[in-house]
Amino acid sequence: MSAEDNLLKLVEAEEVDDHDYLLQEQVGFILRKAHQRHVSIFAARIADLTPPQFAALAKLRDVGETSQNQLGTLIAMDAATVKGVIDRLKARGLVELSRHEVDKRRLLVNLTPEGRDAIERLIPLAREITQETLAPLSAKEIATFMKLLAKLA
Amino acid sequence: MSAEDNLLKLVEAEEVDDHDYLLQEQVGFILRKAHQRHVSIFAARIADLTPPQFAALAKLRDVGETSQNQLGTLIAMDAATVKGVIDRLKARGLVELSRHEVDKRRLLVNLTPEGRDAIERLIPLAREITQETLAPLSAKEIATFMKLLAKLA
DNA sequence: GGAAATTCATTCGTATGCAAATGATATCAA
DNA sequence: TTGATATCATTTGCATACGAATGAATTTCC
Repeated sequence: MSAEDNLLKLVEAEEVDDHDYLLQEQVGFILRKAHQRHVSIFAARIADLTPPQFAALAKLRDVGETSQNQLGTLIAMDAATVKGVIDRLKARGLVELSRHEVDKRRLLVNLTPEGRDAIERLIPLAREITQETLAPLSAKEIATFMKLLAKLA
Repeated sequence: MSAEDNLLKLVEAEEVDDHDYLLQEQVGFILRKAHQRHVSIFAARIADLTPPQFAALAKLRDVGETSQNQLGTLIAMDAATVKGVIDRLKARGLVELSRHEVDKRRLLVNLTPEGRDAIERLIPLAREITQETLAPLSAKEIATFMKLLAKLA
């Protein structure tokens, strides 16, 4: 019985023998491995920045100055995580921080000129990373996969 | 410039303006979000074990006693990561460790009776986690998605 | 206006995840 | 047989990732 058959059986009958539970067929396990592979491809092409750090710079390039919390929402990081990422980018001079004049709770984050240079320089590499990650799929499969993956995320 | 113009340009010239780089459309970013969502669903159903810990127990159930390194290979964890996971499972009495009699480098890992009870009890919940993670997709979409995801992982 | 609730940010603790260095053991090859 | 290699495990350091608790500032609502 194939993995797809098991999945169909699971969905349709909502019952299978416990002996049929195979870790390597579970979506969570495969998602984790696919993510690991992507991170590895990313690191091979962009050694001096992590994917979350790149995401922060790329999003700041899109939206301009924003609060740390808002940035976290945009790149799907909770407050504690985004703080660490921004701290490290600040330490490297790629972003600068300032207080919101009206709402003194907010910490505004913006690209420095060095940060803008960096993200502009890295975007072509990021395109290659996306391509290499998707390389096992045909163009048609890529379109299908991205549509379905977006539904899950 | 319209979206169709961009598409034409992309297809014909294989070159796009850097302004067209959108983080939220990149496979790595969406993979990370899909994985986050799965972990969140997992945590809601299985509060006392993480996905990597569950993976270790589930794989030990499949293959029986193995070395720590071999287990790491089977569940896609490097040696440093698997050590931490096994240490925590050992501290909770779910696995037991012993030295390989012949090859004294190897650290054998096995389920304790408590560990076996735990994984048997959790597998039905794990099925529900898989179902809930895939719930946004139809049965046919699930089959397609799993096939393509496996190619990427 | 003022108390309650909300929002923004920080800190702490725990758990992956991986690169690199190290030590112990085992295997290979001259 | 022994010296070079390879394998297994551990440790350290760094970087996410998130729950929970805390404090400061703002907004809501009576």
